[in-house]
Amino acid sequence: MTEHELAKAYQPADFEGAIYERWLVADVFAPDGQGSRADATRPPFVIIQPPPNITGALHLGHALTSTVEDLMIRHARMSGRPSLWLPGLDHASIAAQYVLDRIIAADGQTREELGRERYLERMWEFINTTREVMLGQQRRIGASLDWGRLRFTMDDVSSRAVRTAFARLYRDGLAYRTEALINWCPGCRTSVSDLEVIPTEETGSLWTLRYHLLDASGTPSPDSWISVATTRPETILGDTAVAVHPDDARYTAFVGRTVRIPFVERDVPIIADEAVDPAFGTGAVKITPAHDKTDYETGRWHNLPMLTVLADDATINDLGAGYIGMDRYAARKAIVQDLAARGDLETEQPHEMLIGRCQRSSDVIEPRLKTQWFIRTAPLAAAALEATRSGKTKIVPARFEKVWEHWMTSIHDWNVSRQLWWGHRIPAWYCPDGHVTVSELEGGPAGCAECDRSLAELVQDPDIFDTWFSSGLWPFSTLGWPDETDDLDRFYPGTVMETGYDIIFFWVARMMMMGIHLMGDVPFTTVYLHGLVKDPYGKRMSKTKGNVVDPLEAIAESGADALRFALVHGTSPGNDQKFRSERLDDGRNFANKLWNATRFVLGARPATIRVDASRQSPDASQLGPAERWIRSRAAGAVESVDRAMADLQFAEVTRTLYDAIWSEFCDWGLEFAKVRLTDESLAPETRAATWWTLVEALDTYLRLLHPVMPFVTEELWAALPHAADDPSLLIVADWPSMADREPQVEADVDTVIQLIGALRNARAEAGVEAGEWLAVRVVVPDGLAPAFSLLAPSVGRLARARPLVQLGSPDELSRSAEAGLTVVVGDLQAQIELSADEDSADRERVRLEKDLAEAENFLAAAQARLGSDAFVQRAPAAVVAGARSRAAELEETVARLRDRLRR
RNA sequence: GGGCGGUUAGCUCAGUUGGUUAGAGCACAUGCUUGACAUGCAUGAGGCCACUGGUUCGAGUCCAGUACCGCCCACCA
Repeated sequence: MTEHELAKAYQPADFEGAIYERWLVADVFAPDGQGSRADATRPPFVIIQPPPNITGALHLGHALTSTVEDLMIRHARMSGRPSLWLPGLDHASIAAQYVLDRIIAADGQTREELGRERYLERMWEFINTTREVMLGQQRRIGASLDWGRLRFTMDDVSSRAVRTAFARLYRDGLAYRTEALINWCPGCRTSVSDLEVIPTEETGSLWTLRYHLLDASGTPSPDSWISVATTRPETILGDTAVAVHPDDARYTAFVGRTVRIPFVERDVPIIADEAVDPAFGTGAVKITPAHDKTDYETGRWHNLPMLTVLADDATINDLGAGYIGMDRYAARKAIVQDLAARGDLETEQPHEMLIGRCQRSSDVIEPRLKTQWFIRTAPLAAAALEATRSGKTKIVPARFEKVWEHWMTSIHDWNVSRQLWWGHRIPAWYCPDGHVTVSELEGGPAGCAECDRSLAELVQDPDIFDTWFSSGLWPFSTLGWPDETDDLDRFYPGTVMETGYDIIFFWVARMMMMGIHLMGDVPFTTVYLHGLVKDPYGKRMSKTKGNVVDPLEAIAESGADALRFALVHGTSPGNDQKFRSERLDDGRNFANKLWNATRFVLGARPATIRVDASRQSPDASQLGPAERWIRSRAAGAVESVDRAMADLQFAEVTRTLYDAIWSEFCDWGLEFAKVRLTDESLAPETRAATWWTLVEALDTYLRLLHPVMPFVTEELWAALPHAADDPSLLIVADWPSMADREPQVEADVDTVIQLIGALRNARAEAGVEAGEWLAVRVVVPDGLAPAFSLLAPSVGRLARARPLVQLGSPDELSRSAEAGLTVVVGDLQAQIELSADEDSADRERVRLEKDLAEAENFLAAAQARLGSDAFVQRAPAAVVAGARSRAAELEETVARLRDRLRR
């Protein structure tokens, strides 16, 4: 880039796209790409990203994921580690079907009308249109993914991995097929896992109704009954018992007797079971083993018949007597009416309860019996627990380890069968004799595993896998598993798995369990969980609420760098953030600041340095205190950022850099430098050294900031002079290191900065015109004198002090100005000459008294602390020493101020 | 019913093993077309760090409890 181009104002839209193209062309994203300068002997840094769902657009959560992962991978890349961040997409079976169903519904079509084959063709067409949109959005935010490795959970390699994984689990006794109670979504027409059932608070009804006891003759007695409470009267049709608590005296005589279930006219026993809560309802509960989780357990324990009364579409099936074919809620209404008509409905009262709804369609989930495949999770979870307990895998932030522990210790077997079409078909075949054959072969097994029937006689399971089954294999299926590939050898286990805490069970847990079992090792050594991006009121963003922020719009408005900065700055790991547009402004303004600072530095190049000069280190012998301060502070920033990066404290990274670049480098470094760069009395090599100091600091800051704000830093870095061994792009430049800190120089310059601040403050409070130049006399302690002399021209300019006179002793000061403004910074004193009138003298007195009171308060506190024997004896020596020097400094200030006020 | 998180300036949030005077951005007030930047500069005002107790020489930070807000898990029909 030329100076001419940089002369323009900061406009991210002008260059962000072009910068991404340059990275692509340079092939720097792959761990061994041509542009990579990675040291192949170092352990690779591998990030596992949650592959976004192929449907729908990316939202701010994706943007956050991409940002955090990208900043980690960029840091690793610059640090010289071979770095792998593999892009991918998830086929998202149920979510994708839900979306496609709605699209085809708009054309008046249904899944059933299309049929499996045409529906799947339609799905492929659909995802071919969404795929590029999704990937384009990731690029727009700057994600430096290794695009050559793009993977999809439905591609051939993934399919083979799924079949192989399942076959392994089956052979290891960890996959089994059985009839069990599952969560049925009548809307999606499939079973869903426990995690996909969302408990929703709702006000329903609690009905109390009567089941009549059979008398000696075996007919229901009109006068004796047992009352039971239910929220789902339609399940009466499937009742096979009534249960009471064994210790419930009210019902002791009832146990063992028989009641008749109305409508279906079924006679069922009254049983005793500990699971019944005597305090709830009537203390007697109807048992519907096929449609309720608790009842199912009770039914199994007591060997009760399990009668399924609901069809797939949640209508009453042919066991439903007079209600056959009715929708579940129509049947409920009718049954309540009919009970009332019979005089068997005692009460109906409103009831607060939790209803399980489908995460996808929001339909009320019905528990029901189905024959399906399950993964035996107990042994897998035990191994996953061992991995986190031993520290082999670390969870950040650590508090999620408790959540992890709890879930892993109370985990149920995982129902993986889905009655959907879009996904991986379960590779299980059934023979007419009831034998089961599981095969990882693409074309299926040769024949039945247990008898001599051929493949042609077998029927494959029509179901597909839960979409998370294939996602769970992601860390190794993407590296070529089950083949023993070089990639697996090199990049497994991954380094950091990064995602939102909301999918810790869905995805992280499954990857851990599958990885450990199938690979024999954890899939990643660190789990980094970020929080959720909420709207400004703390609500979850959702399309239905209409409160979503489109990342692309934010980028168009403020630039990708601003969005990235906004998503990271001021946040902390695992904590949610409220997102408002003001945060984007912060990021954009910061980028703008950096842009203009660079513009200034380039424009301030001394004439003795050629425009195309290659990068030089500043000549150490020519450096003044300001230059040494700039270098030391930059070195300090490197230290801080390194520490924060190592701790995965990314907000600390942005905070450090924001302060260092804005409040130190720009506010003071550049301001000091302006004076030296234009001081014709200085030797050309001195001015050159100042300029090279600025270039060095800027170069360092651009490198440090690059992982967070890659576009603007890349653009600006291109405009700086470069060393011969610099690569052509910042993205693969070396992570910076800086020479040692200089604490004494930092302290000296900081004191001078404080003095300038105090002078400005005094002027402002005295109502001095901002542009007015006033004479200032200073008394500088001996230790500071050499540095101060060199900085004096800058002090003069920044504090509008002219002339600025250094006095030999405080005595000169006191005599020389009666009505001036006095400023005291420790043992540094200054006096601003100001023509006196009575008002201003009073104002000055008030100001000094205020300063004095403040100093006295602090001094009193410090002395009180030092006066305590307990403190002096028990506190660490360094703390006591610090308090002493602090008190001494305050004493000095107080004495000076008192002295001044006496006059 | 269990568990976790939050509570710090008007708003949004930092505050890393307890240690000088608790910080930032935005908003606010006042003044600035100072030759990088008004997406800016300078100065300022604004906090019983939710509450109660404890440990300690010393607590925003550690412990116990309370209150409110949010989230996760859970088979009261």
